[in-house]
Amino acid sequence: MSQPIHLKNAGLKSTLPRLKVLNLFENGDERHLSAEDVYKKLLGSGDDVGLATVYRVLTQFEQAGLLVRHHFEGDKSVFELNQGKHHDHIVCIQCDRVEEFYDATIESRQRKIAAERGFSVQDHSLNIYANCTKLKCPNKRI
Amino acid sequence: MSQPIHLKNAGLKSTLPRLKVLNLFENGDERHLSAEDVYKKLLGSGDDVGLATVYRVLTQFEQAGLLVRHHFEGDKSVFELNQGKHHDHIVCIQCDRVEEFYDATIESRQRKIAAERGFSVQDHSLNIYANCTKLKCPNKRI
DNA sequence: ATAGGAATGATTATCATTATCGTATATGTT
DNA sequence: AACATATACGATAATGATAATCATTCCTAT
Repeated sequence: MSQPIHLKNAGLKSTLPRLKVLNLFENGDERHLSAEDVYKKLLGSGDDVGLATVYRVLTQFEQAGLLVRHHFEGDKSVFELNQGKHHDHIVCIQCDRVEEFYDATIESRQRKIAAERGFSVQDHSLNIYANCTKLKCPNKRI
Repeated sequence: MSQPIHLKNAGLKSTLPRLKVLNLFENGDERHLSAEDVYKKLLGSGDDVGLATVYRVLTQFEQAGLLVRHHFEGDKSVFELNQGKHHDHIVCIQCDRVEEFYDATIESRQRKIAAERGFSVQDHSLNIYANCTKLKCPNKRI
């Protein structure tokens, strides 16, 4: 558990919709959520927010550094709490579950490769799309 | 230079629009093209194809294994000739130029990491977003 | 050359996301 | 606590990339 996030500190007014969205990421059961995921979860728990607000808030949270945006395969963005530690992702192509990993060797080789070619790395994304072998997938979409 | 591709062998009728699109990838100056890139290049060279056809043909070529689709940052798909050799990409965030690289160490560590977690890798994408340091960027969009 | 199915292209539809705009609300100041 | 005001909200329209529709045109085997 990390410290609870205070919207004020992020330069954002503390409004109901924002608190609800933030709460989903801090206390929800899934770390990785799309805009529609967030919207549906809020509606499902009786919280009446607009879809436009969800998109707006997610983008603001991203800009404020509270959330990180990912582009996995498919057309929609997925967000997760920014916990400061960069990591990459394994995405199950059966159930869309996302697992995180970090590998120092991969990280350093990326920097080395970029440097050798005259680039300075600003950002990078590594996504592994895979099937669970041991694990039981709850099959397609949660 | 690889062997020229014959549409027939890929199970596709040999039509003018398809030949023109294929030609762009085989003989054009840029390996990585979006649907709109292709559309504009064809219009620019006096070839009158429909945008719908471009999208259709790109998807068919991808399914036939002639092209590979990539999702770099941003909302549009980018395609390149499938030359059989998997590789990852460095994308210049100033000029969108794309450079390819392959690193056996990174590849094997990915497989190892996935296996340790009970996944069998189906696919993966590694994109490094960077600035040219030595190279002169022709600045934003070609 | 012909027939018939597949391909084309103009257009419409779709899906995720963003912009608009009138109304509602949070917060610093009385 | 009530106010004033900038800001946020939410319904809806707009956008941009891509897919679907469908009448017309074009390959290819006969």
